[in-house]
Amino acid sequence: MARKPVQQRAKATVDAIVEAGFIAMAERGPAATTTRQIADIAGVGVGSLYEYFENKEEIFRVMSERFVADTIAMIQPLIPTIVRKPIKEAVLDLLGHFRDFLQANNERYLKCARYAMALDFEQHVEPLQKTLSELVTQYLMHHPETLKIRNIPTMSYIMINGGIYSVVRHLCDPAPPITFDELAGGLADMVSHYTEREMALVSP
Amino acid sequence: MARKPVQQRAKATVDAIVEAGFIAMAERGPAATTTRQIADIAGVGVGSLYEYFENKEEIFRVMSERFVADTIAMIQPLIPTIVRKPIKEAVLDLLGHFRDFLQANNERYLKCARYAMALDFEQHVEPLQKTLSELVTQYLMHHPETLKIRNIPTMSYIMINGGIYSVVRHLCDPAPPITFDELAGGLADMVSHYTEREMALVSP
DNA sequence: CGCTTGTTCGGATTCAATTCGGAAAATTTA
DNA sequence: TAAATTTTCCGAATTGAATCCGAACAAGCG
Repeated sequence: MARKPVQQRAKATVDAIVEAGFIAMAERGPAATTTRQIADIAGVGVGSLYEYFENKEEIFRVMSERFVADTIAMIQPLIPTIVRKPIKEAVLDLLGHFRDFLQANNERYLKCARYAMALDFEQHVEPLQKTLSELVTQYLMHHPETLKIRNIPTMSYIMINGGIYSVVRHLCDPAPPITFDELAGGLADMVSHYTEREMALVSP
Repeated sequence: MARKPVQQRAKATVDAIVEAGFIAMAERGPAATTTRQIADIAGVGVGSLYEYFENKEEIFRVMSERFVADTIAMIQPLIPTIVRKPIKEAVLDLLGHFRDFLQANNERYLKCARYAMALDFEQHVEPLQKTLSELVTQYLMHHPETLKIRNIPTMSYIMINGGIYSVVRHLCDPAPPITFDELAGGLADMVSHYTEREMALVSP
């Protein structure tokens, strides 16, 4: 950000610009959105964009940050109830909320997720990964019998990355080969079967 | 492609342009490569780019297509040996080859994969998904006992998408939280545990 | 060799991103 | 409240990359 907004008025324009960025991106995709469009939607002169953002990229960056922050804010309050559920139900619950979240507001965040994964994807989603890792940790602590499972960090990595990607990919696909419920059920089975098999192996 | 090359000379230019695209993209990433750079590396005038490509995007599109075609060409000959191996070995084998392939030529294809997944990812990688689905089908036919597993299409979808993404993501990450071998082993365990557990459930 | 068709090129054009300097609004100071 | 100062806003001008275009050059062909 080139300059910090100090007056209330300026904070409002910054918000309007970011909001306009979401609208423009949802309409035409990130590649096709121009600074002029964003400015017009925001009801602001083009020059104003550069008062608070270094360049167009930074607008997208802030949008991604807001998206990740909102995702975390969506997940955090779910944690206490999720960690008390059986594994399969827990996964289904989380995925259902995630889908609803991505599809809200004309799929605003779904489009954002698609873009966020494209460039510098490690930078932006890292806090989200951390939150999900914490969710896994808390889950394990509420189910002590699962602590015997080997390779927990590896499995977290796979399920978090693979899960997020599969879901985003599926929701973006206009003609997916399977339904969302099948996908969610499959991911839940994948996790539950893995844990069951691991526990059987470790303590026969 | 605006026009088809008919003479040998023209085919060579098209090849040089695509090749230059790979080199430029590997050097600076897709966003930072300009038409001028591609033309210079190819030893060709800027105008020549537009004889055979509608625009810069199309150069990237052709690159993605070549990448996917090469990936398939890499996997096809592996199928006969892979389908005869135990599941865990089979997955490890496939992932090892995939990693080597992505990292060859100064990670040319790894960078390409990252880009291919960004825009229109369903279009480009679809043939690859089909090939991998066939691999799964053939594998199942060589191991008739696994045919009892439920939700095979769903599980293919998850493992193919989640697996490709996890691997690409991991290889792009300069400081990954786990090693590649851990990731590969984890994916192999995920698949094998799932099949084992499913088979135990279906025929106890 | 003339003729036609295919190919190459780089300057000219177009269009979006970014800059900049001054006007308007808000805030502070006296 | 009025002047001074700071903050905000703007849109015409600049910049640079993408794309177009028509002349010049090569290849095939009778």
